[in-house]
Amino acid sequence: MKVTINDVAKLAGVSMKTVSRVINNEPSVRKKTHDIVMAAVKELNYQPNLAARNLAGTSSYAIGLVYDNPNAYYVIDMQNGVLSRCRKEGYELVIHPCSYADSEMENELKTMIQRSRIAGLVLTPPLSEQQALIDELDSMNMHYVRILSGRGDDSDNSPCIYVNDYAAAYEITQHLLSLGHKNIAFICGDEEHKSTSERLAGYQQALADNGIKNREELVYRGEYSFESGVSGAKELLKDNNALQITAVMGGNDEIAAGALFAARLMDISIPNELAITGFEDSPFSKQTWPKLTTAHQDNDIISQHAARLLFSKTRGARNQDKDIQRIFTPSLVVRDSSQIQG
Amino acid sequence: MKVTINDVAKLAGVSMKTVSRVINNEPSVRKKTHDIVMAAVKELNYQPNLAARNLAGTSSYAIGLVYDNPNAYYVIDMQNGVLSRCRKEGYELVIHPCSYADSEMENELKTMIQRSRIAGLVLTPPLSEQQALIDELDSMNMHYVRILSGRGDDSDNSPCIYVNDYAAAYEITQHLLSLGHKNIAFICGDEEHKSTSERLAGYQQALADNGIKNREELVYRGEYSFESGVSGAKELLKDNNALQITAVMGGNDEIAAGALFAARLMDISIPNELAITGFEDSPFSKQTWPKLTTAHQDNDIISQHAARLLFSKTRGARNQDKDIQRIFTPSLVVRDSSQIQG
DNA sequence: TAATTTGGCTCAAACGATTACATAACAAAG
DNA sequence: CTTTGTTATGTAATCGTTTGAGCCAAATTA
Repeated sequence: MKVTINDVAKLAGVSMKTVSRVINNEPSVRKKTHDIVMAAVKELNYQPNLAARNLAGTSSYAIGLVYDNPNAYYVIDMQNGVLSRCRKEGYELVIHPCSYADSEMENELKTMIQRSRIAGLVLTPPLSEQQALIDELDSMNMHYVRILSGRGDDSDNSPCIYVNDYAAAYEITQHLLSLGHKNIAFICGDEEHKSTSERLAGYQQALADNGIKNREELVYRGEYSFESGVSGAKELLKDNNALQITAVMGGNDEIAAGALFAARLMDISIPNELAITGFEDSPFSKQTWPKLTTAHQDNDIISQHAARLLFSKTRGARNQDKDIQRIFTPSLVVRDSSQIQG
Repeated sequence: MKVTINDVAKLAGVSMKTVSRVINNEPSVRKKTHDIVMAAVKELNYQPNLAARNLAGTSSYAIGLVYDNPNAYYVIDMQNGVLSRCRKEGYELVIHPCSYADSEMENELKTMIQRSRIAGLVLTPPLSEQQALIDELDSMNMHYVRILSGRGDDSDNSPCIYVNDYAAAYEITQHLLSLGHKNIAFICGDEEHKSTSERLAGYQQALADNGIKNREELVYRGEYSFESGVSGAKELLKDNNALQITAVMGGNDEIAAGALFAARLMDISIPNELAITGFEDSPFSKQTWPKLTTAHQDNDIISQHAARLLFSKTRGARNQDKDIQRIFTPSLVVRDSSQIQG
């Protein structure tokens, strides 16, 4: 029933150590021996026992994905991306949702690391932005890769995947400006998230570059939720004679969907009277009425890259320094909520 | 740094086997000894090494969650529910998304089971409905708990959590009938999913019980997707002079959202001219315009229950027979898409 | 009281891999 | 034809738990 390394060794007529070498792609194995062993592996359908490897080896065969994100689509994309690389490399994935508001969070994480002998961690925002957590991991000498909002940081030599929200927000704003909008409002997400300040900064810079004054009254500070989009839009548009807003940028798609909802409540026609844009290109941004103009972010690829980076840190020590940081820039997707489509 | 069972044993002044007994709640440990050991565990912050337990023990400390479901919200709910129980019981969760259309699926699953020495599996629809897979697992003597659509099955003594889609669909239909609707259309989800036939049957029975003839032309066979909802509604409503449809039931919320979209395209006012209902109560059903009437299904609780059931099968053999099956019935949530709210 | 069961605990052998160390084979070089 | 240095392979200890056999004393039975 269960095949062990010894069974393979016996069938191949070598020692189990040699099988181990072949399995782990270690050098110093003759081509011929390698082939014989692989044939035996295949014949017996041998699967190395993870528990045994973890126990015996110095580095384990499991990595963790840590997140505190209410967006199910985002989480699933991250999981799938990381998981697909894990399968390729023979790793196991331990998912670890947690609440970063929870004081027990760090302890829970430590417990998890200890129990599962995690080889490394993929950290997603907003956890990836918490310096206290990073310091903690550093002091434990724990490998990790962070996914975070930003434009790169030369002073930081830890492995990071940056999502250039700044540039994406700049592009969206530019898009609206090119359509003739002058008074563009912005509904922010959670203040603590780095993406919020990055997106806001991109918006502000685009305005500035086009000689348009930033007006604080056009910025609503909310959080990344549908409800926040509703109340933000209501607040901004309730007396629009004064502000003359013709476009609202949502901090993410949920906010934009909320704004859409509010506009409907207030009988404002989209995009004729008001343009609305989102961020992230969640699946439902194609399901709203009208469909949302947004910035597409390739979470699947981002997370795959994160996992790859982590593995390179974990195992072989080659070319670690190179390619340690990478920046992905979400790309503008124009749909119906900003302009009537041809 | 890393605390082992031996450290605990030394501190407590007992053998490591005794510590093991305490940890695993085995009998034959004096209360006093138990307390001493637990104190030592606490003092050292001892965490049993999962790899070692898995390796040494007969049953491992990991269960798998297998799913093939495009609905991110559903998957996340399932994960969180199962995970919360896993944490309580000290188990690890291995998530296994897969495609049931994929011919390699069964092999991949087997590989996963073998590699991780999984103690049991939680199967979600539509995988839980595949007899071939079940037979395979049975022949491997693998523990599993299925979550599936249905009303219970006395002839089946395998552990199942049923979701009574039939009753929920019946209730939704009744709701529409009580509002005076006579010509109620139904847009089905994927034909292969049991939930599709269950929901359809509930709808049909409610009609029959109210003396209304089932008309096949009011039933659209689609799949569980937004696009299907759009095309289904278009098809059903394109020449509504003949059919006189006043209500459309979507097989799930995505279909309903699609129907909403189509209605908008066709300039049909919801709920005034047409009522629309969904199923599952996904988060976005509160974010559509108008908000969707739907059936709420408590996935978090369902998945927790599934995990609990699995654990009871895996470890202690007490009261296994009792409570092996359980039925959850989704409950009607009336929102704006079926009637104007007071 | 002697004989037997039982509770409470210890000891050593797995579990299935990796790791460090030791050895064998086979060149090329002296 | 030995020496030296690689390259290829094998051996034994180890990882941290569980498991099963076995021991001792207390409790029960005859």
